[in-house]
Amino acid sequence: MPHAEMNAGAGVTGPSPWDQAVDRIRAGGLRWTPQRRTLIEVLREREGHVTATELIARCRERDQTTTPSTVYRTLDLLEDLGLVRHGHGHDGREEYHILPQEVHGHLYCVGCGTTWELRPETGAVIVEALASQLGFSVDLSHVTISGRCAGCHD
Amino acid sequence: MPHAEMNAGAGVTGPSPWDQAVDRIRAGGLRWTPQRRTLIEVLREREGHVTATELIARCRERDQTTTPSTVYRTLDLLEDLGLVRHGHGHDGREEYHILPQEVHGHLYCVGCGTTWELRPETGAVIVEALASQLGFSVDLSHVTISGRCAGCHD
DNA sequence: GTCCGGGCCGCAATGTGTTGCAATAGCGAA
DNA sequence: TTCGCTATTGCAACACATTGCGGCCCGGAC
Repeated sequence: MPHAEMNAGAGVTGPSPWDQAVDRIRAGGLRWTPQRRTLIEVLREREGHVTATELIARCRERDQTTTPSTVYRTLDLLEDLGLVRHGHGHDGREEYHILPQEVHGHLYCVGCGTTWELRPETGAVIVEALASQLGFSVDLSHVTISGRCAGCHD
Repeated sequence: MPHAEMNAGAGVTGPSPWDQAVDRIRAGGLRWTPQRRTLIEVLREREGHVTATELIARCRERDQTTTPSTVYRTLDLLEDLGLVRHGHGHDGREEYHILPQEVHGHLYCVGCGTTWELRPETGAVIVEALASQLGFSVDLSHVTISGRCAGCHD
C-alpha cells in the first residue's frame, strides 16, 4: 500500500523536518499517537505564527475529541525537539512559531494590529547591544516588541 | 482631626503622585471609593513591578471583600492617569510598573528568573535601530526581552 | 439633612493556560 | 500473538484575565 509520506522528497535541500518527527519522537522512547499525528498534520499545513487556540480549533476539525491539555503538552514536546517555538504575543497570549529556520523576534503594531518578523540584521543590533553592554544573551524567539509601524504614526 | 496624608511632603521635589490621585480621579467626574483607596495604599508601599495577582492578594489582606474585577478595573483607570503601566512578563502574565518615571523595557533571565529594568541608554539603541531601519517606533514599556544574564551562562 | 443620578461594585460566566490523577493504549519483548 | 511496562490521554479542577449586568452608594444639588 503506497503511502505518499513515505517517500517525501528527501532532496538535496533536505526532507521536511516533519518527516523526521516520528523518528525523533520514538528515538526518545516517546510514543507516536493519533493525537500527535493530528497536531503535526495541522502544523505542516501552516507556517509562520499560530495561536494555541487556533491550533486547538484546527485539530478539533479533524478530531472532535481533541482536548486542549493534550495539544499544549504535545506542543511542549515539539518545542523540545525544536520543531516549534513559543512566545507571547502583544496581549500575552501564547503564540507558536512553526519551524523556526532561524531565530527571530517579532514586531507588533498597536495601530494596525499587524505582526512582523524582525529581520535578522535588525535583531542582531539588539542582541549585540545587550551582550556588549550587559553581558546579557538575548533569546530573540521570545521577544515581541510593541510600537507603531511606519504607516501608523497617528 | 489631624491626618498625616493631608500635608504629605510637597517639597521641592514634588509631592508623591499618589497624593494627587484623589483629585485627578475626581476631576474626571470619577469617584473616590474605599476599594480604590485600598489599592492605592497598596501601590504606594511598593515600587518597581508587581503582578496583578500579587496586588489582589495584598488588597485582600486589607479588605477581605476585594474582588479581582474591581482591582483590574481600577488598574485600568490608574493607567489612564499614568500612575501605572502594564506589560506582559516573560510568561505572558500581566505585570504592572508602578509610577514609571521614565519608560523602560525589561530583561528576564530564564536562568535565574530575575527581571531587570532596561537602562535608558540601552533601550535607546533598540529604539533607534528599529526607527532608522524600519520606521518603527517602539513602545518600550511593553517590551520584555528573555535571555540569560551574565551570571547564568550555563 | 435628604434626594437623586450615574459611576462603581460584586457576582457570575467566559476564555485561555496549567496541572493532578486514574485509565488507556503504544510498542518492545517473550 | 500476547504480555507488561509506562508514556500519554482525557477529565476535572484550578489559576488568571476579562466582561456583562443588576443593584448599590458616592457626592453634588437643594
